Amino acid sequence: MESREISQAVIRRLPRYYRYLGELLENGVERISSNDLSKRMQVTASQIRQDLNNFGGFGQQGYGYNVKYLYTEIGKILGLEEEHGMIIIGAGNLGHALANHAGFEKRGFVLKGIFDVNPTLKGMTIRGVPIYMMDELEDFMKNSDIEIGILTIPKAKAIEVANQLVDYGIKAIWNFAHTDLNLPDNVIVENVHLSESLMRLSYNISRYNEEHRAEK
Amino acid sequence: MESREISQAVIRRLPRYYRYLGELLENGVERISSNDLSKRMQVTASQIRQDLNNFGGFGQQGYGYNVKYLYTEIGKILGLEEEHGMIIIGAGNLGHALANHAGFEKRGFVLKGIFDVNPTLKGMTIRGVPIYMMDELEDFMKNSDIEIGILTIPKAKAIEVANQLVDYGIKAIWNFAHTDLNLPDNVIVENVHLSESLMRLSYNISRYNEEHRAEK
DNA sequence: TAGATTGTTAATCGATTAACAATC
DNA sequence: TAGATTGTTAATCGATTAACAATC
Repeated sequence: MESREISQAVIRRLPRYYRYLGELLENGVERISSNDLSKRMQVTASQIRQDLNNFGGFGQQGYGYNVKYLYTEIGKILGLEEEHGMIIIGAGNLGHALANHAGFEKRGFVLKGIFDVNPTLKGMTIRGVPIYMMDELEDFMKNSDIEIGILTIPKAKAIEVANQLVDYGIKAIWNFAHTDLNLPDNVIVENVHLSESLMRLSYNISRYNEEHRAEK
Repeated sequence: MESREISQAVIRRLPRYYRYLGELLENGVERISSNDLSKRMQVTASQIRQDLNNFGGFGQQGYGYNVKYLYTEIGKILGLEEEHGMIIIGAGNLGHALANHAGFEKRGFVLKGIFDVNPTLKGMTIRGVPIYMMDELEDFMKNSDIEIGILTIPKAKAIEVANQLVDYGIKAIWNFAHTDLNLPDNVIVENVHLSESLMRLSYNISRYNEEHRAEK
């Protein structure tokens, strides 16, 4: 087993490489050097080469990287070649927004169901995906191939439902609730804490204001 | 001027401290040591003390940290004592979801307007906040005190509107569009790239699957 | 072949952890 | 006062950048 641990810092940058390469591809760019890419992305060329070489030598000396090839390879690394079944728990505003986001589908993320407690939603669909009641969750999980559970419910419920999902064999949770989930190691958790993002924003505003006050 | 630069790593953790302290406060906990907090948050006590000491000595030897005091101080650092006027550009699903999120208000983030190009939305409101047409944006910006522009529109439009907002004097942009914004240094940008978050999730699923395959 | 650019090693920089004296 | 726990310095670890030989 040669699997060396890839650092989180690298993984965080990977989707961004993927995005830039996708744009280059759309623009018909065939090849790119780490140097050119570094200028567009505002990272060092050295970092790009180091990052990519974690996964293998995708480039060619004297030539650079073939955009299409690199794009495809990073896609594979990110697991975008396989299909990932998903369910959304919580058909509120955010649940709706995510359910309506068609873009996920073309990357292999297929929404198979939406769950809520509100009985008036029963039988409705969003973009063709049915809304089920929470008491149908267990059966649904048994009979469908679901890897990812998306939690768009309040934190107290989120912790409870996360544990349920783990019991039903979920592989990963995309957590939008304002809480950390302490789940077994074999369950992957990716948090999107919007309020924390907004606080970082306001931190930076405050800092900027302070600096400017100081300048006077 | 003694302003030393605080690292992004520290800033990224700050809102999480704030969240945990808020919960402790709700639970009536009066004081906490870096050691106790470290166990709850799964970070080292050393890191907590280092992080906090970037901003001043909030603790007391032999006692620990007063929860309420520390909570308040971190709130100040994060700029949650001041009011921040916000507008949302894009009254789609995500725009709706954010507009309906009442929680931001109590942290000082006040939504003052929502903008869209769809004329059928004109005059409607979300949670009491009016929806305006894009051609009203300039006037609105002149007459209201808006710090934060929230972009929930497709990437091509996002770049264009971001530049407009900069012209109108916006201070910060909370960017949900799948693109980077290259704006002047004095404009703060905080990105929420949901698709990148989802890709990190699927990367981790793939890695986990590989490891397990290897185990056999 | 000569020029370009990678892959990779070494050097630097920064962030995290450990340790402990200061002090409540 | 004795015990607890901070604030802070020093040691370690990891990530980024620089440099350059390998090679297309």
